[in-house]
Amino acid sequence: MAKETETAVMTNFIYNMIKEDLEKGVLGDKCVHTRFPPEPNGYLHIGHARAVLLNYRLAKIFGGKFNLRFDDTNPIKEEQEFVDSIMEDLRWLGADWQERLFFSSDYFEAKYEFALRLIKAGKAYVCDLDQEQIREYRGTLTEPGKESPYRNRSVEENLDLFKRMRSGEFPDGSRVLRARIDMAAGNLNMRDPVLYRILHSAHHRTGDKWCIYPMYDFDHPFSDAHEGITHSLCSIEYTDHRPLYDWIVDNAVALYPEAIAFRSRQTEFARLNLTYTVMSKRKLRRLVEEKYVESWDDPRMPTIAGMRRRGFSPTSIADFQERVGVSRADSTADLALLEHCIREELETSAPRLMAVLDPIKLVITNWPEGNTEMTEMENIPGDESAGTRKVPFSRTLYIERDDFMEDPPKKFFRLAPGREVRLKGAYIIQCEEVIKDSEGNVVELRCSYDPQTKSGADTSGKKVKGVIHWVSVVHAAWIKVNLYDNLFSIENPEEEKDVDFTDNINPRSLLVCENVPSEPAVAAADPGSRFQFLRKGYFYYDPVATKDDKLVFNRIVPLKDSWAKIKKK
RNA sequence: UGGGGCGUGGCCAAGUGGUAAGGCACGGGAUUUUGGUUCCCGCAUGCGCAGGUUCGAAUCCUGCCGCCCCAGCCA
Repeated sequence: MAKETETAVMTNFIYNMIKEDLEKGVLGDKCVHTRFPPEPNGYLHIGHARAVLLNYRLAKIFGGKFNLRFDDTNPIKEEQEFVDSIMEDLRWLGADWQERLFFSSDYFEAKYEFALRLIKAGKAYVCDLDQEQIREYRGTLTEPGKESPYRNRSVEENLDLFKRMRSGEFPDGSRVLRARIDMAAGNLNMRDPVLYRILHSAHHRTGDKWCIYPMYDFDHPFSDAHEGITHSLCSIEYTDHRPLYDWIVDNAVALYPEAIAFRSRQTEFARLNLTYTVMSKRKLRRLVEEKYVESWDDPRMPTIAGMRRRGFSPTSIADFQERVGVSRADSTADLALLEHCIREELETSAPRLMAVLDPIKLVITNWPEGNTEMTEMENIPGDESAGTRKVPFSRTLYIERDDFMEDPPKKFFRLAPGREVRLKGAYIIQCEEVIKDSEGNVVELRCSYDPQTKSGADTSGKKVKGVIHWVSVVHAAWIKVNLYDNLFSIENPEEEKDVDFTDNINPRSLLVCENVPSEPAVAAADPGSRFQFLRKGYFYYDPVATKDDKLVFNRIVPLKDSWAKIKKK
């Protein structure tokens, strides 16, 4: 399957565009070169995975290169912690930047030189307007802006002031360097955008070396062109910035050619949203800070770290991205597709195990007390190479509470008074007695088994429709299980305008089963591995949550359940 | 009321003038010692709307409608 995603035909507009560029020879002797440019100020989420994988896979498919470059131009917001978590997430996703790990701050000196050259060319000036004045001068969406009174300073004065900005002579906010473009432009980004601001703040990499820092619009195109990025892919909200991107690159090529490896071009694609969750950084932060979830890597979070702990595999995420595709239209992918991807992968790769999430005791009255029989079960049905395991069967078992109904509807195939059902891998049993407590709750089922019906050696000729899983009481290994469900109870929590998004949080997004009996083989499981708990779903042995000898399993996704659909009708 | 972007079935998405791919979801059936899997079958006379060009339009033209983004010294 992993192989399939490697070779699958990509049919999105960016792939087509690059193919065309290659055919036309637009890249000259350059190979395709992409990059993922995160700001290290937060955790990556599934939406970022689209950008990561798109850039990485495009480079890979075309035999090109992929850089990881941190856009660290704002020392106030950025931290090493996020650099580390982002690299961990990328490695986990399989996006390999090889030796090309860069930081935008690596090129601060070159960018300063470029700024000097812009000034000398009369294309940038130091502006003394304060923040509020700059806003006023910018005009509005419908009215043009007006030119700054500092716009026509001499080159000498600009040079002098800019150098003194760098040397730390001026306080934060007192001056900025701006591009000299067009205050009447319909596109606000072109109304003399700020290129540099004064920030007396230590940077996570350059320390106190700088007290002026470039803005994204100046920094990003230059860094791309400097690194020789051929295709600069970004999300759709940057479309308005493209003319400015081109302005910077064109000027860099003209004024500072020795620093430029390629005339980079920007292409935008739509961000990815997912149903039943939120993606905005602000909302995710609130979920953590207001304790709706436990942490950034809570398995209910759409963060890469959260999905990793939930148990999703990198393959399933890549497959999901591939199937969703990429376009320029706003889109919200269906969670069901992601779930399909992980189920498809695990169907053929996850060993089966039995665990009873909501146990009820069942006694086989005609089975000798103290007698244990080892039944042999396939690890992965249909895959002999996955082998078999022995599961102890005895007189007293646990079965799932909802695998029994005292007064069942006709389509119910499981256990009920007088009815027969097969215990998976073992015998067919018949329910003969229902024992209740004083409040009328069913506490125990007494059944008889048919010795003729041993699994694999059935001579009875009996046919039963129901097959249920079970765990032998005395042999049970006790584990903790987290049953996760959607974090939000509505499809598009991000779209609800009139209520706070937290009002739509699903109160049952986590159901903890503290003591779940499971077959003994569970104890031999490797942390970080994935299983199917028979008939219940796919589970991940959470190495983070597991403490001491109490194993913790997270439900990645339940199995499809057509009985649940029938029940609803 | 300025600039930009986008509208193909429930959700994505191919398609770039020759008569609507594919996936997920959904419905039906077969197989099944997981009500899982697998396998069949079905699912847009229609491409935001209205005109026009053309033998022929989702694709070209015109007009309209709807949704999204932009007024950080954030990225």
